[in-house]
Amino acid sequence: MTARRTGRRPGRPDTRAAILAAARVAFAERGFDAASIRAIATAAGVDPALVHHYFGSKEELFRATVAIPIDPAELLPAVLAAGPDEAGERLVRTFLSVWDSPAGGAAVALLRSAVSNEWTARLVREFLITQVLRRILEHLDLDPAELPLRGALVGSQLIGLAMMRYVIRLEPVASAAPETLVAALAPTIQRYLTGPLTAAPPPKG
Amino acid sequence: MTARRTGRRPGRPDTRAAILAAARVAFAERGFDAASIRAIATAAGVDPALVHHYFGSKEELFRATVAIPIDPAELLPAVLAAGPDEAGERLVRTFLSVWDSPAGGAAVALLRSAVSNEWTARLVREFLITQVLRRILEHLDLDPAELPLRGALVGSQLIGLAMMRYVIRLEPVASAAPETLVAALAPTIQRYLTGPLTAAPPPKG
DNA sequence: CGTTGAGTTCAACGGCTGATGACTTTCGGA
DNA sequence: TCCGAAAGTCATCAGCCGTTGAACTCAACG
Repeated sequence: MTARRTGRRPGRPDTRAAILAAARVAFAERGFDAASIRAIATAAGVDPALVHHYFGSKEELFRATVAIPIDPAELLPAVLAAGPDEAGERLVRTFLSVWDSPAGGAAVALLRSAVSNEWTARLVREFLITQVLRRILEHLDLDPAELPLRGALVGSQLIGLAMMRYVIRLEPVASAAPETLVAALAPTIQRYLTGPLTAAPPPKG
Repeated sequence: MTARRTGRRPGRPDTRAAILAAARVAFAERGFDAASIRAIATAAGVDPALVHHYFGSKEELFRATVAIPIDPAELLPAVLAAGPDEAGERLVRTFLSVWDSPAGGAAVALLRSAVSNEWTARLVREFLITQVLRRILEHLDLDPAELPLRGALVGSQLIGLAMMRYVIRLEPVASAAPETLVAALAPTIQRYLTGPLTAAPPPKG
């Protein structure tokens, strides 16, 4: 162990995966700019140059870290299939289950990085527009003129939830049970999707 | 202009204000970590060492930049005074008017920095808890057991709005008229403040 | 006049960053 | 068995960072 040997190590071909895992943690905890290749390499038990050997640059490493795990093309149809009336609740539930899962680390990394890094913000923007909002348009039968606003409103509430729960970590949202949040947020999302946007909620009498 | 002279300049004692203005812009655009003292000094037309001369350290400069302009103790009473039924609409309207004003730059700086910097996040958390949520508790007559959750929900929607409008800048929220957003968000905030949290919105039939 | 002190500049420190290129070792296949 | 490529290491580059301390200039005061 203490005898360092230079050159190729005998067995392990899973180094690349180790680097990716360490990168996911680092980017999620510190964001793109603050996370350093050197720290990632140390966490993975690896020489910093090896990171470049596998991924070429920090930017490509970030893309590899973040691009893999979440595919709205798989998730959204199930969310929207049951019709517009349950879409709000299903959307919140799915959102939380994704972000609470290990793959959610990538999402946190993306969100953290988008805040202090312009090209990452652009990446998030395009992801939202082309992968999420467009799909909602396809599946729900909404007025196309209203769709951008509705989509952005849904996004604002969900991003706000993510900020509270995973970034700022303000209690009790940070540790609340998913069901609590679903119950609280679902009506909001539902109204942004299908309800009226220009007046107070439907009059009681 | 081109003739540089060393030593004390004759007239201008407003250098400190120039540094503060440049710092506000830089921190708002890039966040605490990414903004550099050197860049701030350059933007202010000043030597970097002068920044330390006036402010001591980057952290103190940030505090000076951010601590001044927004005082919830002034704003919140007017928002909440008219009673709980209009609080949602007034809160959104006041929130937007503050963030759209020049002073909003400080808020954007704080939000941007809170994401990649732990002590800034703690600063935001304590600000929210002691300056905002506590005041809401004083003015509205809510169940104290529910207040933390209600406050965090309100905060999640408002922070999400701020992220969409000022950080990620996703249209149409980024450029929407304040009234459009007030109309869309006020019912949400109102429900988080005074409505039911554990069920769907009031049944129509 | 001389002194003082604030305003300002300059050069430098140590440290961290992403990236490069040369080098060595091992493995897999011919 | 030999060879080429993959895996891994090391030293180093250039650049930016926050911060420091010494030096200089100039207005004000006595």
